[in-house]
Amino acid sequence: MTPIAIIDFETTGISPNMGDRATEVAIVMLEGGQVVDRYQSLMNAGVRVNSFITQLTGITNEMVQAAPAAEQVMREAARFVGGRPMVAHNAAFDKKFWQAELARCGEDGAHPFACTLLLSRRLYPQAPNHKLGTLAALHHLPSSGRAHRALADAEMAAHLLAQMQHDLKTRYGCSQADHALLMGLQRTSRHMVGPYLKQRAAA
DNA sequence: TGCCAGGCCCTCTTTAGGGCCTT
Repeated sequence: MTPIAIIDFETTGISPNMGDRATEVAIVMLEGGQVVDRYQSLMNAGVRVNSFITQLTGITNEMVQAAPAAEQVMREAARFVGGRPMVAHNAAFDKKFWQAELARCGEDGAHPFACTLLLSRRLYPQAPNHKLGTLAALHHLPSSGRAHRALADAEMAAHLLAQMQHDLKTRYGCSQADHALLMGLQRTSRHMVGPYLKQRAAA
């Protein structure tokens, strides 16, 4: 099965269109339900980190200023991902930073992104909410570091994805819980999840 | 000066509004 690249960005804000930039990126490779490789780096995009972000993430201006240039980090990250399909929690957010930061260094960010937030809303509608930390606690997933740091959050999202793949196989009989199935599932309306998984399990 | 995202999803909807989720 093709490895899936799970990505998480820490940034200066929520919108690259409003001038926000990435400060840290982490990518973990998930294969056969196991994390098999990792990439993580702070990055210096030449912007200041405000106090709210420092309080949220622990990332300071000193840390960012000492980090390698954003272009260098993003090129390394793109090489690490290669042509593999990608996943993020609330992928709309990470996808726009992935594309915006890669566009700045002339790289193509046109990867298919699946979203553990959308998948969670379909697979775990009973969850009290669909924040990454809540879902990790709900499923008793391992924690590997401070929340709101890129590598810890990427690993948490990878563990959540592995849990989803496990549930798709054991609860719904989907033997190939691959990226194509995930993309189909997240495009499926909440009311059609059962029929969709039944059809995929029979395929 | 004050404000600024955006895609998804639910419902007291669909000729719309507001909450969730990410930093």
